Amino acid sequence: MTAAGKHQVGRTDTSRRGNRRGRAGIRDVAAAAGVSITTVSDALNGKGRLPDATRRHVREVADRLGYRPSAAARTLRTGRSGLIGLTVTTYGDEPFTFTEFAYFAEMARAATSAALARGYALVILPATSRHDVWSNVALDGTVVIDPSDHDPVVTELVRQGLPVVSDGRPAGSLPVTAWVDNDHQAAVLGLLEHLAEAGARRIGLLTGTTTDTYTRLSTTAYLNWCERVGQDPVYEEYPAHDPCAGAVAADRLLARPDRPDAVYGLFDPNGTDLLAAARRYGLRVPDDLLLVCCSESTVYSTTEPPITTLSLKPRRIGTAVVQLLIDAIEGLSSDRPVEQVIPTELIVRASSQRRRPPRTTVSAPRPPSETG
Amino acid sequence: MTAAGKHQVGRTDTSRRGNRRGRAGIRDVAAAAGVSITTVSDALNGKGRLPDATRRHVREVADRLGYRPSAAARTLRTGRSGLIGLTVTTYGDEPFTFTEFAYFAEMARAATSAALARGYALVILPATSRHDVWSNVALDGTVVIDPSDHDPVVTELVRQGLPVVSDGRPAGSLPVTAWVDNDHQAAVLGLLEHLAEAGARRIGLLTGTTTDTYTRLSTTAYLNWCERVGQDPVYEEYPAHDPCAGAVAADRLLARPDRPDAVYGLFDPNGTDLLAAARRYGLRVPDDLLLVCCSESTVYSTTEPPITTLSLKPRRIGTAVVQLLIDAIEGLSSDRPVEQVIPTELIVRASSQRRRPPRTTVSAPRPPSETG
DNA sequence: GTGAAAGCGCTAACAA
DNA sequence: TTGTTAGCGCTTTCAC
Repeated sequence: MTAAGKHQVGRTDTSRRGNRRGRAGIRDVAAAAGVSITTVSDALNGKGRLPDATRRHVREVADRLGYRPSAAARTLRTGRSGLIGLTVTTYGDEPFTFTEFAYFAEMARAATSAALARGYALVILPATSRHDVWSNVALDGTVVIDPSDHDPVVTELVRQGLPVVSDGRPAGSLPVTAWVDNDHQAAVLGLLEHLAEAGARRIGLLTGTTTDTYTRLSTTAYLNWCERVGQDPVYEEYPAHDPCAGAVAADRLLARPDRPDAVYGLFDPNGTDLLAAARRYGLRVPDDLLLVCCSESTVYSTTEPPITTLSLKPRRIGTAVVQLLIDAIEGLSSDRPVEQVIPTELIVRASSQRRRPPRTTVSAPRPPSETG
Repeated sequence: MTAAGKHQVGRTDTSRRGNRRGRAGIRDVAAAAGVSITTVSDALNGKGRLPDATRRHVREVADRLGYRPSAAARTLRTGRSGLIGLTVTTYGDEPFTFTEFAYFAEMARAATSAALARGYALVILPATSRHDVWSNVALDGTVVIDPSDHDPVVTELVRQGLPVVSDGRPAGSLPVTAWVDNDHQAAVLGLLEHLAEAGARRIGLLTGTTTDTYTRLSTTAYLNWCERVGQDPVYEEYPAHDPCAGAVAADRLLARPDRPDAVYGLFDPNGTDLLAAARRYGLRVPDDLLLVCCSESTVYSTTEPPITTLSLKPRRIGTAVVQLLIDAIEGLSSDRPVEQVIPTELIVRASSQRRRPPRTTVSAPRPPSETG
């Protein structure tokens, strides 16, 4: 009997032929290396107290046989899949806008990379997925982007005991494990002040009809600011997921009798939309109209004129979200706070710097009654 | 003995308490429903020949217990995970440009949606992932975007017997299961002819230094066309993953002594880059310079002027790729051909329509010697 | 029509 | 230091 034969246990030799689509299993490696399957497992996972020689030998044999451990078996046994869900809200019929805006793209990219660095992979799961898809994949945890109020998916995940970390503070009392967000109020305030300092007297807002936290907080911040400085709010709403509606709303905003002399657009495409609308009305940017929009897109550095943008720093958010989630999964009672606020960045370009200084030296804008 | 007790088999009652993090398992459902686990499995999966009453009853109990089958166990047993890898090439240190361009975003979105409709989910896997991540996830197959020559990941996947479908025809002799691509040569030809008809006399190209098939085929098509019509090639190359390099290359192209009067940019941001460069040199578009770029971005409909774009139809590609892959996974000898070519679309806007007709009535451009 | 039993391939407790 | 064994939770023959 050969050394290998000695370890053929549990079933007959012949029963092991040709399973796993012809791929080698841990038993094959054990047999070929003349050790037990435990030793193989330990050698390959760096566990146990094996002499280096054994470890090396087993690894060599495994390599030679092209052995790849079965992820399914390991998951079943350990209860860990190394898989993280990435949930994105869906809009209308379209699957989801995951990548409609540069924000999501950047965020997802950073998240993927951060997950990978810790040995995890991301599974893309639209929030409105067929339920069977959700339960058909073994997730260790989930990242949720902009969870809506009482999101059923999040609720279900939490009920299952899975950690959930959200990008964007959860609406209502959604019980997430942790969240990462910007301080949208502060961001809007800072930006409005910047516009006011550049000479804006009546700042308009292009906002969404959706009820997500970002839209809501930003709009509220704008309204509060208006109230504080005594400006009548001038804003137009549109369904943010519809790009055409954005162009139309931009037009409407500039067509109003109480036309603003500065506009902040909450969504990525608003910059080009507003620029196009301004051209139609013969408004020069920044001379007649100051422009800022919230975007991660690089196009705004080469538009004519370049447009000032507010960056929400999606890379940092994506990274933070994943770190928090993996910490929770691995039970590291993280040093990181479970609520993390990432600072925003206002990238000032020509569109918000009035060439001629404002007529008054006061930095806060006057109420419209004074200007109009 | 209760009906439920009758079916408590295989181990003692107490040993079943509190496993699976407190979640109900198939045995718990069986016990609660007073049937065997086989019946539960059959009832929930719509198999076997159970009376509707039993099926309904089991489903009710399962619902009440909040039972979710373990994906890991099912995968281990059936050999199917319902997971599809989505591989993207990496550039430099950055994890990957997956979403850097609207193309990938749209393609991934369509792919996700198509996969979902057939009960599969997508796992994002950068091609340069740590090897252990690759083998740690049970994939049924993989979509590869723009596989490079002799891609080691693809080779390994194929060796494992997993179906691989690529977006972009594989370079070299990479043995993919199927591929989907555009006819890049035809697309470039059509576009050059469009420019020529619009009065272009010397068409320049902004291209990449990378060796991927898209860049190579497009550039070759351009060079061939130049040779055919007798125009000296005028092109600048740059590393496509570096957005700054693109702006510089655009500038270089327009700064040349043999400045082209029309330019095609192979990459998404080239349109705005070229537009900005044209402004710097005081060139009016389209009067002094005709512009086309390959892009899926909507910004080009609102630039000044709007820019003509070539769309590669990423949605259709993403959908096709996933359909082919799932057909292969499920062993449906698909009616679909294993090599699918998706037509491109030239979206003609102001930037490529010269307002004044060209001085000659000939549609093909003359060699530079005649014009210069 | 329904149930018992045999694993899927692996890891981890425990033996030796 | 290494091997034996017992499952992880499910699907799937096959027997009744």
